Amino acid sequence: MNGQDYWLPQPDLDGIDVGTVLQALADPVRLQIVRALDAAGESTCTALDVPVKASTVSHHMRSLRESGVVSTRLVGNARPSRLRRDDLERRFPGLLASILSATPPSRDGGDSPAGGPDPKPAL
Amino acid sequence: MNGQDYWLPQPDLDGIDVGTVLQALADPVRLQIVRALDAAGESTCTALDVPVKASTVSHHMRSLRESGVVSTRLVGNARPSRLRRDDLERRFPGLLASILSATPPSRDGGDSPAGGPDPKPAL
DNA sequence: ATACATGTTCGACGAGTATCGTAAGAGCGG
DNA sequence: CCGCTCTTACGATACTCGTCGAACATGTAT
Repeated sequence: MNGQDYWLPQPDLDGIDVGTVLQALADPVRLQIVRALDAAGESTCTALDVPVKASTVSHHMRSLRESGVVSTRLVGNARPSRLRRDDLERRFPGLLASILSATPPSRDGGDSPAGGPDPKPAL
Repeated sequence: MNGQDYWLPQPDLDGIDVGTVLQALADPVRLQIVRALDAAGESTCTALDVPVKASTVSHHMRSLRESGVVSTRLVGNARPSRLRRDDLERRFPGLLASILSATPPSRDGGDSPAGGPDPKPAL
């Protein structure tokens, strides 16, 4: 009814640290959550299709919020979250875009054998 | 000295995974190494000013190499490494730049995004 | 060749954290 | 009112990984 939204506490724009953001984005599940939020625009914990339990999703969402990656809105009983696109773009121009555009959701066999034989020392 | 360089094995351009790169960059020490390499252009393990032992630096350098962030050259007994700028820029345009330009080594407290003494990426 | 320097590898230890199950709080609908 | 759903908080467990010391390999200098 009214346009007034309540939000969960989140770091200020200048309080967003690149190291913290990288740590938040380093986890595969959290990165998957970020990609899902990018596609959906906004989503709640239970609506996300991730291979972990709801309590774990909530835990990850908290990490993402405290690191400054997402904003969480308080609407009734639900807590829909969304990416802080503008803030991240202002703080780290091009970072989120390059991450999201890279390797779109490909879930089939695609784990890079970092320890395996590397056939091409190019350059 | 000869013009022929030998390199340690490293992943192919298409084999670089954004998640793996983010994991590599998530560690504070590794991020510090990356910033040092950005400033120096090329450096060996012992020449880097990082608060960990040499064996740990070697360990981190291996992670960075296997994730596709750095290239390591074989010259005599030394192993100078450098950032794979071109490859990373081609694979994830804007990613490395946004990370490196954000919050330079804040050793003197606070971040000075502009007007730094020598933000000079030579190479 | 011997000695030294530079890097790497290995085993071990400890801190951090990802995951789960359960319980509790808060709003919505019957 | 009572139940149902969504979400978070807490405790417990297991695992990843960052760190170190020591040993080893390799190339350089004396």
